[in-house]
Amino acid sequence: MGMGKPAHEAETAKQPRTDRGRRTLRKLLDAAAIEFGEKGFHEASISAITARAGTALGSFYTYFDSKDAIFQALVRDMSEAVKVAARDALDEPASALERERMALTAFLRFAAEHKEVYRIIDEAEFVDPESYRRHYETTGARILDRLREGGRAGELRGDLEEAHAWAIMGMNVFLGLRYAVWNGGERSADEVAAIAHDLLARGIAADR
Amino acid sequence: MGMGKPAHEAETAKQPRTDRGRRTLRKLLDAAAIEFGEKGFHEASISAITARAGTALGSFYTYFDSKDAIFQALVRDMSEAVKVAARDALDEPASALERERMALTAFLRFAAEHKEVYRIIDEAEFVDPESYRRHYETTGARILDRLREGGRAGELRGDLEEAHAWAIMGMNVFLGLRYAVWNGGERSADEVAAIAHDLLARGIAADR
Amino acid sequence: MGMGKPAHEAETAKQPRTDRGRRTLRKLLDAAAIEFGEKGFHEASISAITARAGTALGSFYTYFDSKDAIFQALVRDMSEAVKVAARDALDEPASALERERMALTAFLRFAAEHKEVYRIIDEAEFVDPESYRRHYETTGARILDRLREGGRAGELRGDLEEAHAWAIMGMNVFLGLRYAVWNGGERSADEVAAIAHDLLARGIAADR
Amino acid sequence: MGMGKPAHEAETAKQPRTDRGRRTLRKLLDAAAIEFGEKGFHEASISAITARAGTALGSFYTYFDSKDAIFQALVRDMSEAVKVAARDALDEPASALERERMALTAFLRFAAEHKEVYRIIDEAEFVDPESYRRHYETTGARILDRLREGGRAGELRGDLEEAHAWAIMGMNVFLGLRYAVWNGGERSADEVAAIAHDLLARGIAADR
DNA sequence: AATGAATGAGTTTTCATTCAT
DNA sequence: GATGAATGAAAACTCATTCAT
Repeated sequence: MGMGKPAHEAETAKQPRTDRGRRTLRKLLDAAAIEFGEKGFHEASISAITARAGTALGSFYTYFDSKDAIFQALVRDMSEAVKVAARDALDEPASALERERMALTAFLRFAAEHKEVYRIIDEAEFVDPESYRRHYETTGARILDRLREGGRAGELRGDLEEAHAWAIMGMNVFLGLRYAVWNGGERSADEVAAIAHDLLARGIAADR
Repeated sequence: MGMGKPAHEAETAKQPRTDRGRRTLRKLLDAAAIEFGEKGFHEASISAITARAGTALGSFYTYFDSKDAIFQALVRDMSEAVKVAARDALDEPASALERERMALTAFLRFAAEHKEVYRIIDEAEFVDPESYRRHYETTGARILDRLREGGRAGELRGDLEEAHAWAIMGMNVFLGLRYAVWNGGERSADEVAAIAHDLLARGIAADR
Repeated sequence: MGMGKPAHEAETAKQPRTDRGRRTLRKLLDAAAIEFGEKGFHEASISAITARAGTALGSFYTYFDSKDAIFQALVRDMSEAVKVAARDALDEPASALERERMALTAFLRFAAEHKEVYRIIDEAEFVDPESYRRHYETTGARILDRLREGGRAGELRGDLEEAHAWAIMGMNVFLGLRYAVWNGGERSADEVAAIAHDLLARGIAADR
Repeated sequence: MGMGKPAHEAETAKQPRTDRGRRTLRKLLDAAAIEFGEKGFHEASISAITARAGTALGSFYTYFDSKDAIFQALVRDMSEAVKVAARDALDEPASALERERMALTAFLRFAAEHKEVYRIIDEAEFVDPESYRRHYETTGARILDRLREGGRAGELRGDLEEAHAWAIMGMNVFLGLRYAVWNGGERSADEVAAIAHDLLARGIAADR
């Protein structure tokens, strides 16, 4: 992938002890990301992954115990990468609503750039439910943190809770699916994020 | 499933001519819903479905051309059932925001009641993308219709567009995942729907 | 094998419900006996077995869960066949020592005729230890029964116990290995059995 | 193993030139004895052997050409060790029947102490038939020598032949299997050897 | 229509052996 | 000599689909 630091790889991939090994491991991970992204978990095959990586079939098992294991490693890698992308977008100080807008923009850009990530994380619901759940729970928790921070700062309502975070996360994810993954250019990340920002800012009721 | 009338079955299931045949077909569909819901598409097997249905393995192919075919039939069946559940909840006249609240409540109840539906529709993203896409596009379109109706009535803002509909749909789906599918009792459908309603009504910004 | 009735097949092979199925099952068992006998368990392959049986590879799994399962079925089949061969030789009444001689003769003939049986049962020590153990424990118990019977009849010593039975069984097995399996014609079953009979009758000490 | 001097190792193991090499070789042999003894030839793996020995996988091939080669080396090593154990027990002069008793006692003690030896030699029937055959032919020949010696001394019958030696060997082996390998403490080596001695001395017929 | 046996392509996985460092 | 990564042939096993009865 090369989209951030290898996250929890240690938990699922056998750590190589030489440089050559490290290179092979990375080639496998990159190849798997493409393969799983294109074909989905079940249609993807180990032999196609190794072919793409330019290694022998058996080398796969030097680093992973099974097809599931590499998928899991990948999901965690990507889950981390998504987080990092969002975090990086939040460097500079901004108001609470601005922060949500920036996070969504970053997410939409990331999703458009790495459509396979979307697909892989989504498929984890069926292949590695634990990682899937963890991904969304972590993400939801991070949004909630920001909302509360905004509440403390007096910028957001004081009664925001987990359900608000999940509502926002769902919004973001579906906007990503619709405008970043399915229809790349139709609407820019900025436009979509502006609409969501506006919705969060004042709701959808007609102004009295 | 028994959750409404078989939707587009005609397109994918062979129509039985006898009553006995109709019964067998229904047994297969019901068994498949449980099997796919529990194990997911790839782990589910035709032989497990027929075993559950109490028919011979070969009988499956009297009614369906393939494993994909029955899955597709099921997804359409369920997509329709979800729509019907939402529509039924909208019988009585109500304000636009009330209608969204009622639709979400109905959806949350339905999802809690039929958790397997959730899973099956979600997995369609990988097994039968066309059905998946159609399901969400149709649902999104229906929400948008309601929003515009509300706009015309002066209850909602006049500038609402597709992205708003998708944002609301994403909210709903994730709240369903979190509070209906994962955690049944923790929070009632009414409570969750109230929170979402409130968010839509006035946004999350602090009151000035 | 066709060397007696299928013994405990029920425990390891799936029972066919049609005649055609029964024929296929038998073909597989016969083919496996030859294959395992010739190549040993680990060198034998399922595909070689089905090729020999003239069935498709997949048909194997209609009747057996695994390579181990068919091996186990075979061992039990053969264990039973050996017993039957010995029992059949003991139809007519005879003195205790005569009975042992007759049992050994029958065993040697059987072993010469079915060398693969020897090999398969022996290999069970490593592939299916439980069956192996059961085979020899059952056989030893049967010998002990005969010895005690002889003791009660006053033909044999009254203090014979399990160890005597195992000593005799060991004698028989090794004589079978040496003269029936390794060297067919060198010495006839009758000659070998006569020597063993003589040893049992008076020991090997010089006559005083 | 450390049960005597490496026997025919020269034929199958590459001779190390340094002291460090000799130590590595021994570690491999010892590890292999445990591994083969516990798991059997086919379930044992080179990598498990080297892991046990604490060496790198590749080092294995510095000393052995193949998995078969180390197994063969081991079988010969052990075959020799069994012989030595028996021979050591026969130091002091004794009557012919006493000598057999002592040899059996020694064998039973050895087998109880080194259960893996039993298993490894037995499995040689399938992995390295030549060694297996040689082991039993040599052992049988040695017993026959002793019997003839006893015959010449007038202590045993004068007509003893190879079949008697094999009968005795079979007795011993099965008593070892039953009382030394399977059931350690149930019956002492002395007791079992006494029973066998008695059988050889006067047979099992009732005293006239 | 129903039944259940037969088929075989396709995939994962293992591991002895080789090789580069 | 030692190390550990790389190799790829070989085999077991699965299961959707077809077919004969």
